[in-house]
Amino acid sequence: MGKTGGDTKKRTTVRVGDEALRGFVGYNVKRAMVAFQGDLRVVLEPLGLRTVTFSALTLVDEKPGLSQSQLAQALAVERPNLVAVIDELSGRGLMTRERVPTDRRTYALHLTEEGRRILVKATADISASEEKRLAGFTPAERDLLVKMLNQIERPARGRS
Amino acid sequence: MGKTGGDTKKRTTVRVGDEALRGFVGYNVKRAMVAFQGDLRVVLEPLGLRTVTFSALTLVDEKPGLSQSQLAQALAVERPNLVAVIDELSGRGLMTRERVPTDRRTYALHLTEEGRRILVKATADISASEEKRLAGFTPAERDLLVKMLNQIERPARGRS
DNA sequence: TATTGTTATACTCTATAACTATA
DNA sequence: TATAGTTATAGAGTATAACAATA
Repeated sequence: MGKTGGDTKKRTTVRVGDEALRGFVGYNVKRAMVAFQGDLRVVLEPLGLRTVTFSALTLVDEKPGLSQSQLAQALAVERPNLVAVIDELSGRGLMTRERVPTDRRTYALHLTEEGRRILVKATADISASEEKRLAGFTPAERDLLVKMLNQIERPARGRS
Repeated sequence: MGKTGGDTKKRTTVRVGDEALRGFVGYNVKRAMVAFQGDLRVVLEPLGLRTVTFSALTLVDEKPGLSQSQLAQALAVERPNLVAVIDELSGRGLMTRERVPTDRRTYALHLTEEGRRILVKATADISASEEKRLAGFTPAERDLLVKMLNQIERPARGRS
């Protein structure tokens, strides 16, 4: 019983680190992503939003009237997986599905007032969260980071 | 069909982009991560490896004899989820589980010769893949990128 | 009583085939 | 025939509870 007290823990287990993987740039990218992902979850959960529902709200707000197929493509998710997302958002009254008269197969997506309100709140909260996460960065460093990340997505076309 | 004005192509479906999300640094981090993830999948699949099995091989090679609990913690996965990983690797003869005499609850993990061989191959292939992905970066830029990513993980402690 | 490895389970995310209604 | 939205389903990845063996 004498193991309690101010001492942290019994810690017989030696802590093993991930240094062996840090040499891969992609691993460091992933770990940074996990950090942002955690922040995002914390911020969105009180609003009843997930990453994908927030992203959907953002894109529909940016391009009102777009179709589910267009939204799915922009979000890089398969169309079937978007159905539940739209169901959820329209079910909560944050988004509307309106039939398009010229092509009755498609639905035009729009935000409701409530949807726009919650999007504004979520956007502000996420920005504040990123601000904290990137507190050690100057604006120039932040821009450089984003530029590098974007360059990673479309690598320099090697000739030959 | 010619109901749309100004659009020369048949393209009734207007492509929608993700510009509205590019303002978030975390989004750009995620997209870069997805790019690396795709590269990794392409490289590891021919070797019959997944990200987690490759990572396990790497860490066991770095710290031979470590336990499953230690490995799970280093990989940031829950212990139950590691069982199938070790089963897979030991089943393929890439890793061994040896009982530890001093604590018969734990298994000491070691790579087999074949495990070490496939790890060397995988490591080389991943490095080559990253080399292509980062072809536009100077070594200094690469270092700066990693430094920034690491700084993101442990943000500057704001004095409240 | 606590810990290691394990089983069972569940929930999310993602991917594919096939159906319907419209075109 | 082709497309938009949908349904059903299956595979990963990830999380927790509980159990047997051992400490």
